Amino acid sequence: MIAIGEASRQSGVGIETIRYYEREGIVPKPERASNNRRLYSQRDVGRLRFLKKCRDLGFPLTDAKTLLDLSEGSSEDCQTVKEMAELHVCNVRDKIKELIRLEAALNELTANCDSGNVSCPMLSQLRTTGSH
Amino acid sequence: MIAIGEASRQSGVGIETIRYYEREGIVPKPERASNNRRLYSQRDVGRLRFLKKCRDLGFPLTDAKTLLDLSEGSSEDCQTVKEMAELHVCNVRDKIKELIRLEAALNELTANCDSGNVSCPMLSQLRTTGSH
DNA sequence: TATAAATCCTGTAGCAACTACAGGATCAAG
DNA sequence: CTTGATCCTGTAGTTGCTACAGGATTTATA
Repeated sequence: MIAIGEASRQSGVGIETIRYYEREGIVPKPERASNNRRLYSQRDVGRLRFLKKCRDLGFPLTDAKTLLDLSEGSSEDCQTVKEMAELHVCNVRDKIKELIRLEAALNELTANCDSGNVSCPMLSQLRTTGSH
Repeated sequence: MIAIGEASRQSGVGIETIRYYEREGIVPKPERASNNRRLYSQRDVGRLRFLKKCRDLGFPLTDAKTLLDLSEGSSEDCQTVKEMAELHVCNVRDKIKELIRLEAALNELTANCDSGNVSCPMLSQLRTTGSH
């Protein structure tokens, strides 16, 4: 059994974040030593690592918890997992599209922007009354 | 001079958001009618529209304010505008890259995920001890 | 004219997912 | 025995809104 600092190091999840996950019921409350300090098992660390990977993949925390629960449950509902992941992939794809659109719009706006202009073409454009 | 609801309609910025911008000092405090209700001029509406466009382009609110101030200032610092926009474009591009990476990782994870599996390959992968 | 519905006001709290203290207790090393 | 590291609880801040609660006016309808 290890202290929270070591669990943080081994999992890559920050100390404050670990306590936050505990408060939010994302992970079970850990054991406590006689001095009231939290004690984590390797299984606890595994949970934190699992959550970290989910978050790194961009899953919302609630999804991460669901995946963790599925992972620990008796029957792994592969179908549910796949559905969640695919919905998430759709969101990611939408975000990508939106950002590409944004990038193009920004490039267009700054295209004629050069030092030496009396008035800035980008600001002019932003001031125009036309909506998107 | 128009009321806040009409200013919201004309600018596309929500009523609560307008009041929020006022609290945060993003836009100047508007005039008040004798009954204490806010009164907006067309110039005020113009400011709100400007802010809306900046936000739609993904600029952080502080950047939006800076751009608005530049737009209203005596000398339009085209160079500053361009630098802000280019920094923002860089951030957008980074986000796009990151999301594309994410999408690939998610697709890989779910590739072998099919109903009928005893254990879910994606969950197995998420449980492995290897770090990124 | 009475009343209902719309609009406005202030002030506060909630969202996501942390992060950063403050203020104190305890522990390990030299 | 003191210094510094680590831990504890509890609260507030971050970003950019959004959603009330509880009340005052205003406008439209019967």
